[in-house]
Amino acid sequence: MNIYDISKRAGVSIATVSRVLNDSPHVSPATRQRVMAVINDSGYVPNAFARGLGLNTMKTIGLLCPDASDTYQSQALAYLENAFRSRNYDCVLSCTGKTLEARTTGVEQLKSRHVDGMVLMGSSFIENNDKDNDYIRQAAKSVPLILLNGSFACERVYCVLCDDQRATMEAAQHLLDTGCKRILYLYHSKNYSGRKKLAGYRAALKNRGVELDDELLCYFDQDKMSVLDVRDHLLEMEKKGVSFDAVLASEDSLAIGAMKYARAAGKRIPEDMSVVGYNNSSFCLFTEPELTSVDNKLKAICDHIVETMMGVLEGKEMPQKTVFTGEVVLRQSTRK
Amino acid sequence: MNIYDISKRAGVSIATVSRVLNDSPHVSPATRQRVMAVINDSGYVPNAFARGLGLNTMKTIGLLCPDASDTYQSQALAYLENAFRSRNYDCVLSCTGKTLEARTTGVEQLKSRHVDGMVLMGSSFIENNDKDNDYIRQAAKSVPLILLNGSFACERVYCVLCDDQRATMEAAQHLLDTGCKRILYLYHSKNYSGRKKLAGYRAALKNRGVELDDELLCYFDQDKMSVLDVRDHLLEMEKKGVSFDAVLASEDSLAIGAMKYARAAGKRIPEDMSVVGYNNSSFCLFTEPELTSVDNKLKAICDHIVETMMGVLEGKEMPQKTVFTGEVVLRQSTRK
DNA sequence: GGAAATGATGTAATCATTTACACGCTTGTG
DNA sequence: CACAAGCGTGTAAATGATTACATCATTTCC
Repeated sequence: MNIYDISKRAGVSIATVSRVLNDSPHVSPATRQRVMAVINDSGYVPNAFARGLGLNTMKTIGLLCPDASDTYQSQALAYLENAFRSRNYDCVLSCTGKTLEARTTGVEQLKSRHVDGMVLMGSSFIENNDKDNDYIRQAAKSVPLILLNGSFACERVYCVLCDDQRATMEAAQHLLDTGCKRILYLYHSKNYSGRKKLAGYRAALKNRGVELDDELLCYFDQDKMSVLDVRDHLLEMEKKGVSFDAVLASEDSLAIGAMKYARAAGKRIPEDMSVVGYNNSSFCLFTEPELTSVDNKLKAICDHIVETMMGVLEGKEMPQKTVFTGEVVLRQSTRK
Repeated sequence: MNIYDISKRAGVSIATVSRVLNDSPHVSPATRQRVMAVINDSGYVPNAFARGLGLNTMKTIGLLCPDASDTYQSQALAYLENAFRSRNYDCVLSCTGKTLEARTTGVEQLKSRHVDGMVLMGSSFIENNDKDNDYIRQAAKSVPLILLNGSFACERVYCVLCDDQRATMEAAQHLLDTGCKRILYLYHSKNYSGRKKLAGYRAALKNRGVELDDELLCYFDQDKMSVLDVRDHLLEMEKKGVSFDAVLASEDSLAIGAMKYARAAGKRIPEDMSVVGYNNSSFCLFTEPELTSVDNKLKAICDHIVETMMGVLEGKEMPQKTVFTGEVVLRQSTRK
């Protein structure tokens, strides 16, 4: 069942059927109705590949993320998918994992699929060694790219992000301003956004005249950052004699690990120790006490990404970089 | 840059280029090498739409889920996407929400995209009123469908699921066998899987000779089931004089709501009240005490879905329904 | 040495659309 | 009344691959 069958049944040419299908104004109402009737009762569905060939697009956006099961990324996926869908674009998912090689092939695959645009989630797509970013420059030549929470200057690459440095700084300052003296900083990423957050932590100390103690910087490897890993690591630190009265984490799950530690070590939150997370995930409400966390405006970022993509695809001039301001959401794990 | 350009540059016909691209054995090594060289230094990428038109497939699977931000569904998405990708299939995502209409159009859209197969996540895709399932029967005519945790008898519809009834029964029996007398049952779904779980709860009571008290069946509406909603609802029940010494939930987040309630009501877990969740989500470890939960073998289910899909696409005969057995993972929220 | 088999390559049909262009008919205008 | 404009429609040329079939050269076998 193809457009030719329909045209025969309706007694018109295939061009006319095509016009009806594409809502062209150059069809008389009577003809349109007749063709529509035939289409409806034949159950005909236009062939998407032929259409794609003719129009050179199948209205598809590629969504790349390291791990779709991660709370933050899956939230972003949901936002993006919905917004793109409402604009009649479908999304192809590519969960590439963390290795450079996998990301590169992920991007290549989507390119060979002729997607109209790509969204790269998380600054881990940008390598610290600039030479490794060639795959992005390469891809950007044939397709517009938007980075979620990443920063990269290149033609046809757009960036939408949260000012993680400022948000982290405010979180740390809030801890200092509520009487905390020694803030343990838990982080898990050394890429763009990870560096910005760390810089925010440092800036806060500087602003409040507190000296940085390197002992308080606590890095966790991607595959060694479960709540239990964190708990155990902090217990270890305590044993070693490192003292702290607050924890600031670059991600909520790390903060929850810190809360686990507090329970194990018999410390009360926030009386003996304050805790602040990052991302303001849904499970900030799961814990007891509820977790103070940084809302980094994911919804707004996603909405703006979709806007930007649509603009670019329509050939409009769009801002290369848009920055949103995060916000510390105060809950029970920090003092007043 | 198309196949014709390549053929000219390499001094061969387009058929030969196509053969090289498709790893056909009917090409001499010398020619293959020459063509590959041209392809590599021209940066040529075959046009996916033309290819799709010729082969009548773009190796794409449609993944439908109500909400990609849900922990369970995003976990499934990640498993499925990875397994399909490793078999050279891309996944198109469609988060349809909960209304029948949205699901119907979601399925239609993917059908019109000519996906090779579709995976429908969650039994909420199956309506209790059978007439509303016509959209599934319709879609199954043109594309193989696999239901994750759903059950539906229809040609070209395959089902892969966990025996939720049995798993729930075992969870409830464990509660009864460890001294609990009155188990509050929290649930949020009345579709297939929801009914099975409830039946499991009932069966457990029957097996242990405990009479069912309807007061202990506690339903939560989809948009009124946050941890705080649950906590408040249980506080309310306590005020009304409903007594219980255990909570069995049809989903982990409901169980966490019950733990919130325990904290608010000053009850100790598991001494005063046991709690069991369902899905064995990653955040079962986040809570204090850690949450006993039912592992419903999502990974195995997803792997089997992908196997089944591949078999079907290769024209093999595949089992219509495969059932896995869940397992109660004992942690600290239940007694020994 | 000639028939047959094999192997590499090219020719051209096919896939199902979109769309530029052409054509004829009606209507409006000077 | 002639001519232009516009509208509805059809014809046919793209779009860029795959692949059945034909062709030609080479080897194999009797």
